[in-house]
Amino acid sequence: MADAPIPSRDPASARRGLRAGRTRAAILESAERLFAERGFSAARLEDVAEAVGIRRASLFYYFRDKAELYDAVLADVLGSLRERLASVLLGAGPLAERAEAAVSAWIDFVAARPAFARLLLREVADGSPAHEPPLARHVRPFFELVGRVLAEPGDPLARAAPVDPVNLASVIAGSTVFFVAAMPTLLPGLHFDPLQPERIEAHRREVLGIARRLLGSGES
Amino acid sequence: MADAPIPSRDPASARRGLRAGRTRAAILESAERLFAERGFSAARLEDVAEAVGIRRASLFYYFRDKAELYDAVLADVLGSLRERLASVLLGAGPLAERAEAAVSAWIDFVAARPAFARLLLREVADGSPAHEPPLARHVRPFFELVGRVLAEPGDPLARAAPVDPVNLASVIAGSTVFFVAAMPTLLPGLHFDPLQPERIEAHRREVLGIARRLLGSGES
DNA sequence: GTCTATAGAGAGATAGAC
DNA sequence: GTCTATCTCTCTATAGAC
Repeated sequence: MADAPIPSRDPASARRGLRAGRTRAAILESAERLFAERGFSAARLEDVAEAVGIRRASLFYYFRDKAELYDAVLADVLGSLRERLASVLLGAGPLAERAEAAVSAWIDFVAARPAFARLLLREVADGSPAHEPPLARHVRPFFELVGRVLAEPGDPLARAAPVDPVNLASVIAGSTVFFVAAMPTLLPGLHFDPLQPERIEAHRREVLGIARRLLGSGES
Repeated sequence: MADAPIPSRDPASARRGLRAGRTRAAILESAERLFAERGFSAARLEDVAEAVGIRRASLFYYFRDKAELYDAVLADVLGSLRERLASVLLGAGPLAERAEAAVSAWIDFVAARPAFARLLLREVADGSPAHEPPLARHVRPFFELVGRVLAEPGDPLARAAPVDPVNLASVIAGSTVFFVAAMPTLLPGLHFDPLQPERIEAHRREVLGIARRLLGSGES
């Protein structure tokens, strides 16, 4: 995993000492990778601690229990994503352009932080209408954001396209996440790397085409 | 889960008594649901046994251990899928029509057996190029099947479309699986049911459009 | 803040009766 | 074939020293 270091966005970290803040960030980084690779149950706190270079018991100084650590990981990565998409969607310019920029930003985000793709796959698989997964809490504001943008008055696109934002988001999210996470898994022999620039660009073209059709803004 | 009962396709079941065969099939059915809902680690054999109406220890009469049970579940569902797709892809008629029929059959399969969607999401998330997941073993023959069909001589489509079968399959599989599994999870409030006929048909139209474009057989 | 030591629960797997 | 009883191991979480 060649991800850039993940800066802690927890506002409370300012109150903590510098060293403690670093340890906390390191725990989050390792935990993100391990939860993504193995899932919540199979990921062992022992391995998280070892990756950070501390003992297992020390983790409980920063997080009350495993579940709280997992929630923190999810909040961290989903917060980054929402921030990114919000700045693109709420910017200036025609809605159609902003929508495409958001799709592009989404793809870049997943490509830059591939552990997120696996986390998302697992969250989706874990959820059920009965037992609402933590993910749902984080996704709601995102859908509201998309809905707000699609409902913007005065834009031709908003009036012309009776888009179901749910449908739109799910197709885009699903194809990208699956593309990034499934290929190395399903084709262990081919050394297929979906993160290669050409692969990513081909995927981007494809997804943008889908988005344009769903948004009703023409075929090309 | 309102799936139809899953008939055991294990050829060895003919050698077993009728009652034992039924128990084995019931175990596979419950295990499929629980592995799908909770994943390999979090799914408890206790719950599988309870769903079947037997005791945990009795499971080990049919399967040596948890891993073997999981493998059997995967073999069962992936075997059904491959059978289905093979009969469509290897049939008569122009390649373009068979390809579309296969996409349609894929969507019907996932819709009829939604637990499979979650199993697939988890398998993808579990895998890594290093530790090849069981899924890869089952998927290989499927890719070979697709490759064989795409390489058929004499068909105009086969010559006109330099399709990467990997890319094609991943986009189709990813969007469908995500569509079916993610929506009830991500929108617990809306009571969104992706298996509703209209929803499925909308998804089918969309995916067929994607497939046509990837196969180079026109925009509509 | 980080450690060692340990408690305690959960779940997979086995032994052997019926 | 299915059961009860039990073993064993793994992993989370706590207690308390430094």
